[in-house]
Amino acid sequence: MFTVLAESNRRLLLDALQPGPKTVGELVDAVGLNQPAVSKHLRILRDAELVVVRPDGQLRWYELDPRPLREIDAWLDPYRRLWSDRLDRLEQHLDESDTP
Amino acid sequence: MFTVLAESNRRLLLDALQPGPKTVGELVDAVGLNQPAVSKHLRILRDAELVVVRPDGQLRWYELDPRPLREIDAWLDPYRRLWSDRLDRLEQHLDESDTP
DNA sequence: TCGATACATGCCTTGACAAGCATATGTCTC
DNA sequence: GAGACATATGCTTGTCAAGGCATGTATCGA
Repeated sequence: MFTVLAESNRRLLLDALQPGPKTVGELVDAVGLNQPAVSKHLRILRDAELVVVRPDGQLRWYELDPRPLREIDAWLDPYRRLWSDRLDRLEQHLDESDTP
Repeated sequence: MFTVLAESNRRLLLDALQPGPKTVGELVDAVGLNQPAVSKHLRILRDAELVVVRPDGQLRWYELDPRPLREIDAWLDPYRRLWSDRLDRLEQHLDESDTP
């Protein structure tokens, strides 16, 4: 999942799909890539189940599915606890180390 | 940031540092890598400011700093909104598409 | 001062992956 | 049915990053 999101163009695609479904052509315009590149990234996003395709004649409507991102959210959870519970103490400690 | 976290061994290192600071030797034991590999990953984590080093004689204590992870949290935010606000509608829609 | 320990770094090889181009597949219009 | 359009895929190439090994650097103990 992190590997999928590590690619900036794929994050751009997800951002572009945030308002609602788009066709491949619209996505090509949205990000600055050529059509094969977009199709390949969409393939990877589809394998990760982050997008869903709905064929409509010769068009393919790609729709965002944010559910797999909950995996990231879950991974983040213990760290979120750290930066909220212990943030004050840690920040103080680290800033002390930065400027002794 | 995503690129840094895309490496599973680096995530292992962060997990190992969650309870508290550790030396490089302890981290080598924690993840299954050899010492140079661990040092290289720690270098990358340090450049990303996810860990901080405190020298102590010939030892180096590595401490987790979760603050840069808030960047991930912020990126996730609009998607979190999607999977909470529109999840019911979307789930229904997608599941309909899966099994027509 | 010398060996041992803890850690970092340089070099090299290998594998993964993105981009570009050409091309295949399917669908529309006429 | 032929050509135009929308999208997917195969192939090749270049790049970058991880792992392994050797080695460098600093600190400890005797």
